[in-house]
Amino acid sequence: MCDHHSRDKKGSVCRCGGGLPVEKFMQPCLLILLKQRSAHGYDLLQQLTEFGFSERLDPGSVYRTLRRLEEEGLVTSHWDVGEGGPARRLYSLSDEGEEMLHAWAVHIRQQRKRMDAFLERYQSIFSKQD
Amino acid sequence: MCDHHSRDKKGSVCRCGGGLPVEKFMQPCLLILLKQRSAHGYDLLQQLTEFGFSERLDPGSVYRTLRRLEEEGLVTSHWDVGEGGPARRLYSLSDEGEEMLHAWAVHIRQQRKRMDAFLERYQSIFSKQD
DNA sequence: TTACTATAGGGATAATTTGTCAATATAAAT
DNA sequence: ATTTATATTGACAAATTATCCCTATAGTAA
Repeated sequence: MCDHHSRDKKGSVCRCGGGLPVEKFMQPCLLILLKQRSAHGYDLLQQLTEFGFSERLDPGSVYRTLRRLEEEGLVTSHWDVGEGGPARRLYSLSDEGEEMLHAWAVHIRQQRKRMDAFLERYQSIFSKQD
Repeated sequence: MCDHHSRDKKGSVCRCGGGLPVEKFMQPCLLILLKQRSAHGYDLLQQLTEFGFSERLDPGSVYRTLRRLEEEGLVTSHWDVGEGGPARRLYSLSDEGEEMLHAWAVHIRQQRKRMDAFLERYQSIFSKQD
């Protein structure tokens, strides 16, 4: 989630990283992708790059998030043993999931407002002099 | 951090909450407040409302965050046993802290861009019909 | 037939982070 | 005397994260 800093030698994440944790933000992104069309995990994993997720995003975290969304009733899934390749789980958005998507939109607009408050103050301090 | 949903009976946080964890975002906010002027924890606790933090933000989390920032060398502190009231720890921004503030600004702009990507898609799906 | 790669999914684990609650202390106000 | 505002710290359980590793199927190249 943090590309402007390289990771240090020990492989740990940069210190300002995680302002918005990967898996948390992944949830509304998965919901909105599934609102557009049902899909399986591997497919979603790749679509997530459209929202700024790294191309080498850990697949484990995507599958884990999907399973949690299903536990919460926000998505449903069934096995799809169709043409070619290993069996895949096809996920769809539930009604409850769509409601949650709306709640997320409100939430994210709020967070953006907070970030704007920060950025405006930042610019008013640094842009002029210094 | 989540005001658009009330908490449920058990006192747990609403399910879409925490997209941006309170203490994580608190860090750059504290740094920018200290860039403007040195202050002590209780003072900062109140200034944080300007960034959208709840008026009843748990003081413990603010002090804890300040201590961590000091461990990391981003702020410095010394006891101020001045006029009236209990002794207070006066915090100041270090040079390293100011650098980190710039890194945070980059990071937050990036996150904002991601949120915009989400919100634009959200609107393109829902605003027209539905 | 063997090996490799792409596709697809799952799990285990340790470390961090969070929220919450409680405790301590000083001074001013009632 | 006691309540309120100021000010800081500690402890802890629960949730969350990142990370690494494992399994399995099918098609393709060697």
